[in-house]
Amino acid sequence: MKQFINTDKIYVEDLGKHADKVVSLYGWLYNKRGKGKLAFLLLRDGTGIVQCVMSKADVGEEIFSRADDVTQESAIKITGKVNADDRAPGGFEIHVQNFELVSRSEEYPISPKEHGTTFLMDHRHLWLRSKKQNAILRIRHTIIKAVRDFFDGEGFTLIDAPIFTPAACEGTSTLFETDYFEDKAYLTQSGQLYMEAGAAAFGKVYCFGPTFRAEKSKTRRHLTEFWMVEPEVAYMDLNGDMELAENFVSYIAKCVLDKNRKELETIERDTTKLETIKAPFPRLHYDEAAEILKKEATEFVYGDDFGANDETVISSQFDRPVMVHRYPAAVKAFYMKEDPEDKTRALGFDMLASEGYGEIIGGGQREDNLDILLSKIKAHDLPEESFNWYLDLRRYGTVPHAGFGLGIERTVAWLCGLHHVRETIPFARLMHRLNP
RNA sequence: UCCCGAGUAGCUCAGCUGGCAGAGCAAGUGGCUGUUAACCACUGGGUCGUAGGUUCAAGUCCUACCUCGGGAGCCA
Repeated sequence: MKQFINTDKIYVEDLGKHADKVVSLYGWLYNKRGKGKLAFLLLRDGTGIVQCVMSKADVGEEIFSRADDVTQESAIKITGKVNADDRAPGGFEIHVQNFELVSRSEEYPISPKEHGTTFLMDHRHLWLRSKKQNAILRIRHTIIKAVRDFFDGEGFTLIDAPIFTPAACEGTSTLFETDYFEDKAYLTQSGQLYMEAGAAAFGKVYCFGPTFRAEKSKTRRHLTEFWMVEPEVAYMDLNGDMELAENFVSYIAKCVLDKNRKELETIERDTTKLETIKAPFPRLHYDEAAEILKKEATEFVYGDDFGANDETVISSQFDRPVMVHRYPAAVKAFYMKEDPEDKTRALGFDMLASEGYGEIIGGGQREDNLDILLSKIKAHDLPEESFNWYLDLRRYGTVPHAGFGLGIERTVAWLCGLHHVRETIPFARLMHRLNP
């Protein structure tokens, strides 16, 4: 890569290529340990952390005291020889020849000891520098790239959905309202309806962007702003949809295992749990899932949607994600196609991640019949005029079509084995958090 | 919206039946040539969330409020 400021700069992740050579590293002081006339400086540059060993005998009094005085997270430049050494974390260490202070850090709020989550979230802009958060967001990067690579590789066209929308897509959830000149606009809670238009125009499409829910949810699985990928395919039914979903999720898991071994180790993820994420995934009819819940004696009431505990019980029966399909139509959205074999059922499915992580995908086949869709809009008490353009899709060459939405943060939390989704996005937006 | 829980040093927390405000880490000073969240010694650091009440005496008991955390519902 071209270096615009420093022609001699190399990165920690490339140290192996420079064994026994003298190099310059630019970064920040992660931590230091003094030992009298010997000092250990941990330099962090965003690609990794390397231990730099400096002895007073080698560098002299002036450089040594300059380095000895430096504070945590000060910006520093270190020049020295790259040595392989088993005692060094990472396998390589630098024998310091020169040390330069680029800028001194004030007292850094995040010490190497323990902190509470509130404090760390208040300092999220600095917390990103720590090892674990760095690893998580690198895995997020892999997942997002895998999402794009998968659909691009399958011949999908990226069609971006608008973020300002005129009304509720699904009616039920609370929307964030904003002024739009003389009018009101709402932040999108799903791009799906627009993807249905896209599917009729391009055959296979997906959108990937932020989504907003104004629900007052305070749980480890909820953000008010989260990222969702939503594919939609014309001439595809529920079975095709589930096959797409399981191949998609398997691909993502494989990419993370292929590219992020080091990061998974940093966050102490049990990777055997990831090795099993391979299509095909078990598929359960709603009634079969209900049967499991009956056997396990949960408080589940037949006909209802599954609660958080129900999802955990169902998914704990399997070593990989499970797809539950044909929910009662009454608990699902108006646009879901009804099962021609049982009109009380919707041709929708949820994918429940393993290890109790709950729903990561919701999707299904869409209602493609104009009259049935009209009656559902009426039955759900939705304003018909707002859906005129959507109904047009049923007037002008309607076809069976299906799609789904996958929540990125829940997927990251699951693959990383994290307790809470707030660490899976650089700057989380929660009910009680709008800063930093 | 509902149900729990918590607010004490910069951070993480302890503080018993009401009786002088504590520890570890961080910061500062000194020491140490192989440290792995280094270690050892010393130093500084407090409106106990806010308001009111009970009491000779409140961090501690009571009431209200504020803020935050966990969970439910809803969802991805």
